[in-house]
Amino acid sequence: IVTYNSLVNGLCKLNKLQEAKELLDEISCKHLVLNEVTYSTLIDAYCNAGDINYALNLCDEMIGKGVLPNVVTYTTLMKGFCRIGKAQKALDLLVEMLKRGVDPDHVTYNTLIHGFCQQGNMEMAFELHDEMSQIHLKPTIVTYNSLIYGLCRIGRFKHAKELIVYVSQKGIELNETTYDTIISAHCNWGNLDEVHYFLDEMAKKGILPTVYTYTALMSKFCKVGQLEEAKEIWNEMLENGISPD
RNA sequence: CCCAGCCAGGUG
Repeated sequence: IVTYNSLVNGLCKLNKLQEAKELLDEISCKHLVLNEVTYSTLIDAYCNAGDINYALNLCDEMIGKGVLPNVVTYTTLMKGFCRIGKAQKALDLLVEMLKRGVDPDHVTYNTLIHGFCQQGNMEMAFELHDEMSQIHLKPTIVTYNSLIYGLCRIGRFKHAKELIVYVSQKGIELNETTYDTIISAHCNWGNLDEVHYFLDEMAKKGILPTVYTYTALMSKFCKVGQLEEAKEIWNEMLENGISPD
């Protein structure tokens, strides 16, 4: 079944859901039993395809067959709800999983926090962050990247910057996503000084933006007619030994 | 440590 799970996952990732379904029949013919990994894989695929209802049906189906949803299954469903802007529904699932005796992990919380950040509900996002600490799940850089993203989206740059300092002081390494998040946001809001400030900070830490990041920056500058800024980014990219694609 | 789940971004 492990081998089949890999195949199912491969088909799902290629959006070949129909072929994945056919593979399920083949599995049944061989008298192998779908397990929670198979179901979680399928649930993720249908959520990504925008069919959360079918995903929920699959969840009921597995329960009916005595295959219990685990932390990954629930987290996957939560991600599905968050994707369509229903973070509150995702939060309801947290209650349900606890009722069923399944413990959330750091990915579960990161998923929920990201969902609320997307909706601009930073109060709830930070509340969940506090809650995860209380139950001894350590927030990771992914957690903080989501929070920083949420703050930037609503223009709370000062708070975002303070959070970055706080994260560094906790000994958590900032990564490329952290910088990309805050740099892109400042760029969108036209805060050029901050764009350069964080590009410098990034360089100091030895983290190089990718050609993708540079292109995003140049594109935005070009769109608002800041051609000289775009040119500056271009030069900076070449100086850092990054080749245009 | 094994098959599934979490963060940002471009050439509309």
